[in-house]
Amino acid sequence: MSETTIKSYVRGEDRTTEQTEEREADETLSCPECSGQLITDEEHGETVCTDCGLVVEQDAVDRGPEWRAFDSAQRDSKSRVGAPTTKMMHDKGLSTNIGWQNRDAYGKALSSNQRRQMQRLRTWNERFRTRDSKERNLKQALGEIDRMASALGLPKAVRETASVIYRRALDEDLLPGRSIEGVATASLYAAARQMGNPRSLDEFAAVSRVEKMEMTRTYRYVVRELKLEVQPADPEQYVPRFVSRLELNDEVEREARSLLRGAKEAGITSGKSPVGLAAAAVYAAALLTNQKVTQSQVGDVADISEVTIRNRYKELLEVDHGELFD
DNA sequence: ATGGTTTTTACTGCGTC
DNA sequence: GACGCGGTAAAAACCAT
Repeated sequence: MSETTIKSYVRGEDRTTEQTEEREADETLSCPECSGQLITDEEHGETVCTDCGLVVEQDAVDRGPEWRAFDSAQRDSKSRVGAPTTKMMHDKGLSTNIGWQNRDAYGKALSSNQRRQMQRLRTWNERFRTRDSKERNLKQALGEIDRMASALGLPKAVRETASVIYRRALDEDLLPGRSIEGVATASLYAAARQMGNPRSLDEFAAVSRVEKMEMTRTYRYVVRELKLEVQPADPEQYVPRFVSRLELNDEVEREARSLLRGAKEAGITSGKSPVGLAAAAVYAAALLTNQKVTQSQVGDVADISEVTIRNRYKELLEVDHGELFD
């Protein structure tokens, strides 16, 4: 049986909402690696961690105009934008439609030459219009991807990968019948895993506007249609985040990683939830290094039940002891 | 749709602070 | 007595067939 790739978990409403708020509050402000404070350097367009110097975000967009105006008259003459468009219409009311009746404004039939010309106009109009609609679609999706990525503390490279995946989905006409948000979420989920920075489905569900069921459906669909190569998440990839959220030190992280390697060697990881494995490894590592964490604390940050942690960590320790006698 | 595997829920007993 | 931990049984969820 293959490694678990998709799981959904049912749990109490109160716990879920409570955690969501906590998570969003500290992840938008702190460094994903060391939890240090982030500062934004406007001039260089970078967001940098004050503790470890990690550049979390670079090439940020300066959304101001590229011109300068010193009084209102100059502003009027230099500004190139007009009244806001409406989002109520799918094309913001800006596209052109060409009637299908081959008649002119007076209702008279067109000559065959004119008809041919109109046909050509219709063709090209349609081409530009669909292209524009794809652009708009893309823009909205990229905004959504950006929003979720920053809520989850995912680096720029992941967003770029996600946008590439989304573009491909769009080009291959995978969108009809599916929501933009759903495909955007699926793209980001896949990208995060491809880039070795996975987030669990529960974490995505917390920041996405899409229900988990649609997420998994869409994700599967996109992966299959695009033939994306997404290898099962490596449990080790979850370790640093759990360790930092539990405020444990590097020693625990190293120990947890080595436990996971041992488990992988012993082949007891197949079919098990990577998140559960990582959580159990962190718990076991904390015990081994004499640091106090409870199973429920680990379970909370990892969104895993205590029973699963118990089962996994028991197996991890068995492997550890077994190796001594090998 | 079904069956096999994994995870969760719920409940219990034991030891410790 | 509350808490952390370990175990079990049954239910639910997931995935492949």
